[in-house]
Amino acid sequence: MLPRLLSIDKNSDLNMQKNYAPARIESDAQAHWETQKTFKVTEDATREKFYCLSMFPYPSGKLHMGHVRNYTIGDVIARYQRMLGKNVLQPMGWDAFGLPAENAARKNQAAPAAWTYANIEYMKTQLKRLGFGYDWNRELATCQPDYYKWEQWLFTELYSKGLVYRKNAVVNWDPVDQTVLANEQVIDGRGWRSGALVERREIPQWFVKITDYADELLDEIDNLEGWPDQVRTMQRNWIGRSFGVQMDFAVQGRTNAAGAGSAGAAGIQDSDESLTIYTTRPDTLMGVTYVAVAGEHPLAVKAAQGNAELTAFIEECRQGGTSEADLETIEKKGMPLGINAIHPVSGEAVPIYAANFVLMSYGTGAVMAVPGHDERDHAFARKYGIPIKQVVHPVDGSTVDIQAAAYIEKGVLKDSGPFNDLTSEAAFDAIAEWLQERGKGEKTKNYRIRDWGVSRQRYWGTPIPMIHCEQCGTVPVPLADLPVLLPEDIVYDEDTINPIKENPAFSDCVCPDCGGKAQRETDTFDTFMESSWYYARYTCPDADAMLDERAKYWLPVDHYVGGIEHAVLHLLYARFYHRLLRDTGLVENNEPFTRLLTQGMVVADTYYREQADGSKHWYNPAEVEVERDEKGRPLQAVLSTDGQPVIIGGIEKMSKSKNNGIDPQSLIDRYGADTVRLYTMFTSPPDQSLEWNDEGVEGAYRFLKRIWALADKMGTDPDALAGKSGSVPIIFDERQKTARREIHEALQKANYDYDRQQFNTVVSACMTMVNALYKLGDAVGDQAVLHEGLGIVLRLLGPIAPHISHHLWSDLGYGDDILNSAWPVPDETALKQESIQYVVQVNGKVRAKVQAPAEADKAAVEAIALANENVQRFIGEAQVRKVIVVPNKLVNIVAK
RNA sequence: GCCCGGGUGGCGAAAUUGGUAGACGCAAGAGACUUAAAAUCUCUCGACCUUUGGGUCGUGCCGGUUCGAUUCCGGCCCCGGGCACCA
Repeated sequence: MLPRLLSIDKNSDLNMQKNYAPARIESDAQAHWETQKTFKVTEDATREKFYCLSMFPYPSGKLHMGHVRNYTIGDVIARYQRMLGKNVLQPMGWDAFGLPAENAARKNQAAPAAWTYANIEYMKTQLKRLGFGYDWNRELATCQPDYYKWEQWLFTELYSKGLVYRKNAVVNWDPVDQTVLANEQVIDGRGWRSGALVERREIPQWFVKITDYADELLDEIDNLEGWPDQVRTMQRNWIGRSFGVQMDFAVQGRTNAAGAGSAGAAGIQDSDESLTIYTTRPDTLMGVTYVAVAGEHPLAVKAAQGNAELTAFIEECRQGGTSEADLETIEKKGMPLGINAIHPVSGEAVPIYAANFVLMSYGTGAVMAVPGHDERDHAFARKYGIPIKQVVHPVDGSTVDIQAAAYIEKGVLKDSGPFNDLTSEAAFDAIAEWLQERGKGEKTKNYRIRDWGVSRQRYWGTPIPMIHCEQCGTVPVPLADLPVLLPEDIVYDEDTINPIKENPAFSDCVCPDCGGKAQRETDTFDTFMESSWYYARYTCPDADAMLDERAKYWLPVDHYVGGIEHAVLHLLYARFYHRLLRDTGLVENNEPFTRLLTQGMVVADTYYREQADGSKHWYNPAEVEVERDEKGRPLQAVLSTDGQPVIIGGIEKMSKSKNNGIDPQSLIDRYGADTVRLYTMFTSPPDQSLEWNDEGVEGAYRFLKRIWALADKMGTDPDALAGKSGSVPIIFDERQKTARREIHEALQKANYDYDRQQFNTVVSACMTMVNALYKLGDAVGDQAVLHEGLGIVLRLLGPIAPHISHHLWSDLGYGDDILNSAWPVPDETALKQESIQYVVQVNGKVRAKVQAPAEADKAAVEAIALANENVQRFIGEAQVRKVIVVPNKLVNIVAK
């Protein structure tokens, strides 16, 4: 089976044979895959399918290291599955809508579309240069009308099913630029361009009812066995189903105005209003000493009428960002409204406060506060001198100082009127029933997850296919009129905020129902809408429907790879969307992704100098030299150009803002794609963060050169390569047997690690093999082991460093195309050992290593261990109490 | 603030998941080859002690369970990710 090998004249192209020249090998291999259409796939009912997907990139300009890592992991899995014989689909496309295109357009005065398409073109050449095995026939970009048309269609379908609605929601408002800001554009509470203090403002927005699917999305997390526990836990917490009690507090008009100022408060009268709150701790109800409402709450708004101080406070509450992190970390402030809530059980009046940490859009915009048993309420009560009551006591009867700190554990109720001496658990039900009987409240299931707000007040996105007609109200755009095209040939300059807002050419339209004048919705979709179903569209990218029958062959995705930062939002929206597709009859299963690998971030050192204005100027690691002591600890870092020190800013995710990115392209140009792929796979396991290190890349390159040299070391004797000495099978000597055992043990390890996707140790196993092969010489037996071993190494490395593996495999005559070769399995006879090493411990400490025959039983192993001189020395005068023998591993002698 | 991870030599890591801590690689040191350098090859490489046989300590910190703990349990410290309009 070695015709090609025999025909090679090793001296004919000496340079190429002697030196590893990745550029040429890689372009040859890529040309081979291209002309053979190696990665083009179609549905084939006779073969097991495998759909391997990596999260598609945002076309930001060029690939970054995170992309390289993500796509290498995906490609390794895809190629491995292919070599196992499956019909593998691995597509690629572009998450093309988004804010950066608008920013770039503003800066470069070019249309976002042109910028995006240019980036796609360049990044595609980079992906090809890395040798990823994609079926490019299925490429898609989410900004293409034939893609977003179907998303618009689905939205109108959801509207007709009542799964879509419009309501007011809070946004970040820049009062100077008169525009909505993304959270990213709010820096320290100010607009990024104007520097103005950001305000919270409510505007009408479209929502999709993900809460209708909350139970299903939560319950089926249990079935996602191929997902990391970390992600499953995060999603469970995100959905955050809780069981609690919703109850009403009657509102009593003004009584005491303590601290509420004086002016104008007299206008408020007794009312029969009430406010509704939700709590997961009804057992603490008797400890309520105040109630807090959002600044926008009708009660607060009403109380503020004519009250300048309260009006000013409510105004202050509107300032700052809308993100949860902002709201939770701001200084908690409040102001009494001068009205009281009536405790539903005790009838006691407790003050109602407006508070800056209560948001109108979350829950009911009002919370009951129990300072004794909630940390935040406790801090607030201390600040405003509100009483702190203890109503829950530890079960063990111990006492706690409730004035010093909140007691948040469950326990036994005291000072709770009719509920005294009940446990928290019993009180939950008792209080709920008490309220229910009196029509004041009921047990409720609540979710932390909120409906998905999909409106964005931006240009570069999918137009929301809705029309506002004065006669007919809101009317969805009918399928025949889809897609609602986003105009791409628009003018963009520094002052452009949004070319489709206040643009009659876009917004003026005719009502599909009455034919009268109407206005288009000018908001666009959240880009998560596009990324929530792209995996399905890849199966039938040219379908004249959202999806066709092909989706049923390929879905679900068997393996999905992407960043851990998508653990909740993207992955939850995609799970939700898949169910929407299912309930529209487009897919047949419940979950989109069977197995998930969340890859860690690529991180690197950061360096900066403080500027005069207090800001930081970040220097790229390539511009900095680090001085180290003899142990390699960094002493200081200096800028190469001026030799002056820079501050070492610690290790952070590679990013533009910290300027600590390493451009993959320069590494590919210098070392080739295989080295970059190998390095990223070897340095860290896929799910951990990867710390960048230039010398490590050099090491990966060195390893590939060693393999290249090994190929050169292999002779051409056809008998040796066939495992024969003349016509007789080779009898291996001890040294050769040892080499074979090392190789097959490493193979066993590599296969185990391929299966659990720990690719760094797959590479380690390959290195171990190569080290063993380097010890072999020219003897016939050595050559046979070398030939066998290198064949194994090439196939193990095939998915990781595909170009060199492809080249050597065919060049050395192992076969035609390595992708079509059989995956290697360990040879049992090579693994067999006559004697086994046991570690002998005395009282848990290693004291000796002994050899025992492989067939020795426990008693025999024990005897051999006890016979050891060092073991006897440590037993000394003590009595042997117990001997533990772990087969094939260890003996522990317990002596006292 | 809340939720989720992580912490092992000078560095990245490994330990088939309760059984030899540090595989594999980087950096460093020594040697071989070379006129020389680079490249390549070989060896050493956790800390401390040592009579050179070996011994003691060591996986962020404190405690516990166990014949035996990087691994399990309780408490703490530090670092990172996500927090709904970055993608």
